[in-house]
Amino acid sequence: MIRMSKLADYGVVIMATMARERQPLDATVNARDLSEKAHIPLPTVGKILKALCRGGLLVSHRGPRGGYALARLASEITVLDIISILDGPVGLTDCTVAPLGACEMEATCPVRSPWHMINRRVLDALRGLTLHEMIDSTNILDKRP
Amino acid sequence: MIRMSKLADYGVVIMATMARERQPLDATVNARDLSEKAHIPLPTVGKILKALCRGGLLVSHRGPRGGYALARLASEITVLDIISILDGPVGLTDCTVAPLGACEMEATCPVRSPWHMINRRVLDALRGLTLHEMIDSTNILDKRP
DNA sequence: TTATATAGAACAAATTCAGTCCTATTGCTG
DNA sequence: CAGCAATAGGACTGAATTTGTTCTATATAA
Ligand code: FES
Ligand code: FES
Repeated sequence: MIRMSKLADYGVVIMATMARERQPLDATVNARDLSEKAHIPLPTVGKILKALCRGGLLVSHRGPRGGYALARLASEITVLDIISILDGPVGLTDCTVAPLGACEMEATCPVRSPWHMINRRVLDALRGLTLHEMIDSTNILDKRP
Repeated sequence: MIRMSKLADYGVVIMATMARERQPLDATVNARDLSEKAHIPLPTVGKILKALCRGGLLVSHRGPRGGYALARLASEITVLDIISILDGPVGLTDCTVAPLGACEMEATCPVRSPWHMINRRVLDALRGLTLHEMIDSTNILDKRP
């Protein structure tokens, strides 16, 4: 089906929502509010936020008035960062992700090199979009060479 | 995990193998031979070949001395063709594939437009590689602007 | 000290995928 | 014409992955 997981999908929405809501800098947002704003069930939001926090994209603050905040500027966070944390290494085939030598056909494989090229393009596309660009509606996103 | 299915993965390998083996034009290759050459179990190869045939990428020939042959020139078959047939429409998120109006958040969704851009890049990468380029080893595939 | 919010792991249900098998149909060949 | 070889198509099973929930522990503000 060539989809990323729903967790990663939600993760991107959540991060975008956070970036957009962060009017006063260092303001923390709690899981409950995010759940409402993003229309995603609370337990799921919690799970995703924890993972993103562990991955270093968010910083957390416990206790009353606690919550989460972006760990870096929105312009320093890419879509690839988010997906990698929630879904593991990005790659269209197992062989492009597996360590060298893991596949026994490596020497004679007719598709290894082409896949690496395609994979790099996909990675570039994901790395090329930052959270900041994503929420900046004045930016014409649909321009292309 | 953001992988395509193994079926699609195998499908690309099989098509590449077919294109490479087709020394005498219109020679048909049967499933058994392909299974051996590509190191993929016979029943699975059969399943994939049937699907590719239904998808219009191969033509089949039944009976003794039967088999499969490419329906078009290798330069007219792209990786996207193969994957679309075996895995359905390519898209990283459900919303980029779903018909307009299927998602209730469409109007206010912060990530819809960015995803469409990324998706188009992925599609371009897959459409930009033909079977012919894939098996032409003299072609330096790793060149990039 | 108490209420609030996250940390982290464990868990059950649902979905998807991989791989196999079986029967029908087509066409060659003796 | 009979028999064999190969694909067509679908059904089926077991495994793996994913989803979404729940529970307990820990930190912190008031
Ligand atoms: S299938 Fe593993 S290297 Fe090509
Ligand atoms: S989540 Fe459906 S349009 Fe954005």
